[in-house]
Amino acid sequence: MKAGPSPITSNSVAKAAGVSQSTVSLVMSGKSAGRVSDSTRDHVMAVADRLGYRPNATARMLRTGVLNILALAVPNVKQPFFGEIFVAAEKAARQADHAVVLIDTQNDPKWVERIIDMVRGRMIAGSIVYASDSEDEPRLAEIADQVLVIEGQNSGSPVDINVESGIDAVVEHLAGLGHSGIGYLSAAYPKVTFKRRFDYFRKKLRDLGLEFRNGWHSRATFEIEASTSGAQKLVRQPAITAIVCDDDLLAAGVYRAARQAGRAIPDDLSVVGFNDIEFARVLSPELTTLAIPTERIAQEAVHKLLEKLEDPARVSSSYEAELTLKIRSSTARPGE
Amino acid sequence: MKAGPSPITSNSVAKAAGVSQSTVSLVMSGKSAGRVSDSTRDHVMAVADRLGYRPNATARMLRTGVLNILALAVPNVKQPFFGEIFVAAEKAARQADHAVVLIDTQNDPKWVERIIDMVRGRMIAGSIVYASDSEDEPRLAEIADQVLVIEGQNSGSPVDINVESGIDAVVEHLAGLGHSGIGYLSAAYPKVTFKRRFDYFRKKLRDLGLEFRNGWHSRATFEIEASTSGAQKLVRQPAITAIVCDDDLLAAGVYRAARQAGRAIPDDLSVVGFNDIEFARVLSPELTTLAIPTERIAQEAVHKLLEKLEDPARVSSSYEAELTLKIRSSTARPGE
DNA sequence: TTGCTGTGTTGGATCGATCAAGTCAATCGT
DNA sequence: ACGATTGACTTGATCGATCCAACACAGCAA
Repeated sequence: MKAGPSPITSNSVAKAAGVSQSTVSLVMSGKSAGRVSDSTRDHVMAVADRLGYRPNATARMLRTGVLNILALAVPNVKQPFFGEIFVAAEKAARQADHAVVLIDTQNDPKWVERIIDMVRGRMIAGSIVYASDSEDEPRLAEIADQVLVIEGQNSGSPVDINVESGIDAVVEHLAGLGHSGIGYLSAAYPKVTFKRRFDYFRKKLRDLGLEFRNGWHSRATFEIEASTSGAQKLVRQPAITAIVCDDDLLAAGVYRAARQAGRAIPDDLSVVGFNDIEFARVLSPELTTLAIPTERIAQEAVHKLLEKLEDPARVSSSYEAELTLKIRSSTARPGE
Repeated sequence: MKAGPSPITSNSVAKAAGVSQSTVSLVMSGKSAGRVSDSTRDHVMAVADRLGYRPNATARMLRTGVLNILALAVPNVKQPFFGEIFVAAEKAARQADHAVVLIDTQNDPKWVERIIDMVRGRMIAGSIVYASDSEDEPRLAEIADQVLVIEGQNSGSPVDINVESGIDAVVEHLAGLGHSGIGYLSAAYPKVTFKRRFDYFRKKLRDLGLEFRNGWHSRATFEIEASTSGAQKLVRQPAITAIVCDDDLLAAGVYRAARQAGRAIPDDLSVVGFNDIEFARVLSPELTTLAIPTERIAQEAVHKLLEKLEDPARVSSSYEAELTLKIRSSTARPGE
């Protein structure tokens, strides 16, 4: 029988204050307006405070059925971009009096099952999923009302990102500088997000009449070795004069590979990133990249999810994030 | 009255299976050995499975008093090092059937109060705190039995890091190369950890008879601008031929400042980092840094915390992590 | 006095699981 | 053959808060 840290219940407070347990509950839940006299309320509050009483969240949840924990699933927490997503989401959740359980889907192959279990087992109210795998979504359908997917397969999400116009800007920028051999380095995650970006990128090239050869696309995980080897394949091809990366971190791999191959950035090779994490400005030369309104996205996701949980039917207005191309020093006219 | 996603309770399973609710509980909790016949157990399991039943975690927690959620508080999730700590901790927790609520203490000024509330309110079983502030620990004392602090003030933690021998290695390495003007760039967080490292660093210099002038210490947050301006102060001083950084990311700021100041690494300036995050190898030149057994630390922390929660009295053997100096290309003999 | 309204407070059922104690048949020992 | 033991389940209390229905009681009108 381990001694709990504080065996103080509404009951003990009631006894100490000389009122009924119901009254304590009334006072603590803030529903005392017009139901409890000011004097008793103050008295109960004082006693509760003195004893250091906190209502048992577990008991409350059981009774009310209202959970105040959310999950957030991201492909890789170690990527600063997802760290930023988490920080902003946690803040928004906290302001709505919710806690956030973070799930790294790379690290946890059975993440979908875990989320389903947690929802069904009433451990969490619902979950935000950033970037889902094509295999994930059908399984998530089971708890569709408790989940909000960002950058997933289905385009009907209340929080969407206008990747297309962003990629337009990138490609037009490079084409405008005179590049015609543009390579693409994407993350190795099996997320539809990354495929969608790449597909649109190729379409855009086609629209502008630019060629895209076999071997101009390479994949890389964020483990450095793999990342640079993916980058090396691209850097070694002289026909490629610019490389677009799925993520700023991958750009770091390109910088490294370029240095080893003796190609100077931006004179011999232009590089564009994605996400505009802080790190983009510490690279040298500073990275031209596509900025994404991280904080706003996370905020909106939390709010829309909470709305959805309250009433799955209500399809509140959705939010579409716009990307902004930040032109810095890693892009220039092709040399030679 | 919002329709719950699955109103399937042990009761409904019991009805469907034609047994009592207790029997369902017995079966589901795995305590059926010798108490329930194999045939009924299989039958109940089958029915439960068919209905998609998951025991209500909230109700179970209320009854048993055993929570299976932990918190992990770190100074800054966006730093890959803490991302790695989280990933490893979450994995260890998951294997012990626990979920992890991540708390970014920079982003949440009232984090101590939140953790205390969560513990007292029985939302989480306990918490791991990585790097506490000197003001935090007295307040954490209130729930000392539910908290495990890593790199905090008090040295009695079951998980400790032998920072001293690591710093010895760094300073001896630099001194051995012939450096006598060694600057120090530390994180601006008000955590005792960082002060402790710096204090020991100075002591070590003294022991080796090396001077440490005013102005050779600078602080930086991880926001890039601030970081480089902190780094610039050091880089501009010709007397400084080597800089030791609290964290690998800060080293990136130094690289940048050095480039701007026209000092080449490692010829004009040696740089040493801390933590050996992946990123250390993508910098160019690759960063000499102090590696820390991140995964092991997180694992041990989770295990020790769970032990402690089971029996606060049992002071199980403690784990002391050793640091390893990874000598790469950012350090060399001082030039000129 | 009786009836009525409204404010302030309380009893008790309830959420869904766990667990100790109890029922009842079949089996065992001598 | 009869009480004792075992096996296989069920009954009912319990965790701590919420919340509805009930109640006490004051003030007030008739």
